Amino acid sequence: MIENLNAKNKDFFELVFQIVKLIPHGRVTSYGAIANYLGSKSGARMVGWAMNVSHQYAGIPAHRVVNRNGFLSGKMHFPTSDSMQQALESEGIHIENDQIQHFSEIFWDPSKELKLP
DNA sequence: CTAATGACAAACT
DNA sequence: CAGTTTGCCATTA
Repeated sequence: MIENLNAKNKDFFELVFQIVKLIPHGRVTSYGAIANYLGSKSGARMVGWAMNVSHQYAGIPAHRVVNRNGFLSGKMHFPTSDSMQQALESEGIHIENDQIQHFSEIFWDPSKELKLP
């Protein structure tokens, strides 16, 4: 079903997807962190938009991507509201009131962890 | 082509 | 310090 996507957009998606796929088990990241790793050019909203289309791609752990507040802002876009939280808890991440606990501790910043030499 | 929207974030009041 | 406003960039109407 990938026909409306132009080459230029696909490149942006793959770049975001690669980062999301590289998120370690039990870790999470934010849209801004990914945008920052891309050079803060696209903007955090574009990362969220990439996640929106990620549903048509397999192997994209979009549940590991949340906003900077640690809230599961995108849970509503999952098949079920509990799908995202359940997936995160399955990795040992504690969630309460749709918010990730100890977000600062499990936060995975590609700009630092995945930092290029 | 202009206007509005969005799984966000930073700046301003 | 908390609430409000603007900026980002692409898609949709």
